[in-house]
Amino acid sequence: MTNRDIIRAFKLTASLLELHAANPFKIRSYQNAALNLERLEQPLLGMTPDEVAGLEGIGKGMAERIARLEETESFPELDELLTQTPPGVVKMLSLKGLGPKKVRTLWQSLKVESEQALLEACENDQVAALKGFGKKTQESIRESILFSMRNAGKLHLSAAEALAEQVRQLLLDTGAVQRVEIAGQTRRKLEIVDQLELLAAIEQPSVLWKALENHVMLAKDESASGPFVWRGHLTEADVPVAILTCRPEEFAGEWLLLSSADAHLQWAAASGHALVSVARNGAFASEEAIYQEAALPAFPPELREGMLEAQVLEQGEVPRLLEMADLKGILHNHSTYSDGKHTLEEMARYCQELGYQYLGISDHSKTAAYAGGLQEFRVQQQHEEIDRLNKTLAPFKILKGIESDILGDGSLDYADDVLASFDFVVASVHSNLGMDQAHATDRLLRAIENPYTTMLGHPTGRLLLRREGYPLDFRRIIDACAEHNVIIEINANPWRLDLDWRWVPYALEKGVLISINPDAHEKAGYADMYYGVCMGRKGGLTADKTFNAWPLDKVETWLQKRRSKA
DNA sequence: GCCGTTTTCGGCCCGACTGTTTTCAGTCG
Repeated sequence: MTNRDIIRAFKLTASLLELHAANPFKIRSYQNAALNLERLEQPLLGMTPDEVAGLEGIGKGMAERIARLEETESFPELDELLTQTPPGVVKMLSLKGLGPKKVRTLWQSLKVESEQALLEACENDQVAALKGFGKKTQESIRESILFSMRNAGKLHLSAAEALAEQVRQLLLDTGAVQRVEIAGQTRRKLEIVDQLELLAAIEQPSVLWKALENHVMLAKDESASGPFVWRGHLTEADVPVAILTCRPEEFAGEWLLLSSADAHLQWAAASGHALVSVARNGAFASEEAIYQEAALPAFPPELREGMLEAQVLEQGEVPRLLEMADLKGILHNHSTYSDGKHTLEEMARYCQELGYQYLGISDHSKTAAYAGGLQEFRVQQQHEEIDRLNKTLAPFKILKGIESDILGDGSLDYADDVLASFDFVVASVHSNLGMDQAHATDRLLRAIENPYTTMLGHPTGRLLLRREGYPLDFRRIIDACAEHNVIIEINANPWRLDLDWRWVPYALEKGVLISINPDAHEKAGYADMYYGVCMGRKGGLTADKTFNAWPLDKVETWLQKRRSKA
């Protein structure tokens, strides 16, 4: 059990207690324990019972529950609550717009015990008739359920890569295959993956199938499988898996085909290149050799989406896409000044250790009270600490930033003189996420027009597989960023990956700079930049158009010039 | 249930917003 698992168990317990109308302060204590554990750096596993009980928000009782969680992955109160609650009702708790109180009403009054039953109740107008509910609430619940059903069994790229690698390892461990590689959506680095695909080079597939029988991780679907293909799902994650096989000499061709969107192959055919038949009918050492034979530039898997191919062909070669090694600094990060886990100094030193030249710290602004957003005097304190640290860390540098909330009317939540005290301002929406396209677009446009806005943070507010972002007129947003010289971030958190990569080409066309920002709330969060780089590559992003791939002096000059205009 | 004490019980993180109300509960970040 990791800290995260324990936090999840406490949050679930709090929700279930609320669902069962328990003492509100008992509920609060679970929430409070979870909240405090979120701020904890060191793993609970391995701490002594006394140390655990000494933590903020953790008393004797919570310490015992943590011990039970580590032993049995649960504890009696949670077990009891779960037996009293139908699984479908527990699932309802994670629907957007539904909290424990509303779920309780639905469960008690309408006797609905599954998402399906709730959906039917919405469609029969039963929900709107309940006290405290209405037409709008009913419609938003209906949409939430449909969203949840659409996304069942899908994975974030981060999870897909980890699981696909596990499957790859277990196939290698059988000793039956010569080579196994990840293919499909995972290899193309799509932000959401609905099937894991792997390709194995093997002369006798039946040997492999034999080795996979009764494997704990894989459940075979006999009717969908065949002599050369294994189909089924992961036992734990309920994700579809396809293991395809080919003869070793066919590997490059099959891998290419399996790692391309249909639109890519169709584009090749439509533009008069026999890519598919070349790949199918010949032994090649590599995918590059196949592209060459088909008289095409060697498209990396990220670009095989049927989107940028024509542009690449016109230019005659694939641009050198952004790589992790190109990044020189890390912007948009949080520290313990707001809701981060590590101190400013820890964040800075770790960033320096990783070999970066600069760190942009941008804690939450004062409106984000839930996240400990910075009042003006805290901004001042942080700037003084940054000045001190910069003296000892030089030539490494901490840039003074803020993640300023974009309020409902599009204004930022500090006075101009405070905004002027930062090296850079990331403007982001965190509240009032349900606006329609016209209002949401106007709101962002106003924030972009603010002369102190350096960078637009996670433009749509989406959480992949969890909630849709608000709708935006992206052309107008990107046009405005071009006009006002505002950078757009690709928020690299695998749950966000926002700006969507499909809009990167238009941003590049308009000359808008992109920044790959991890939105790190702890040191380990820097690693997420990898996913941001994946998204940038899918959109054809290169190092020269990536703000944080610029060296410190160039970044500082750019920021200073921009601020002097403000 | 936890905490901080005025050691034996009272107080507990917060502001905005939405949709429902007709003054506010529930949800969210």
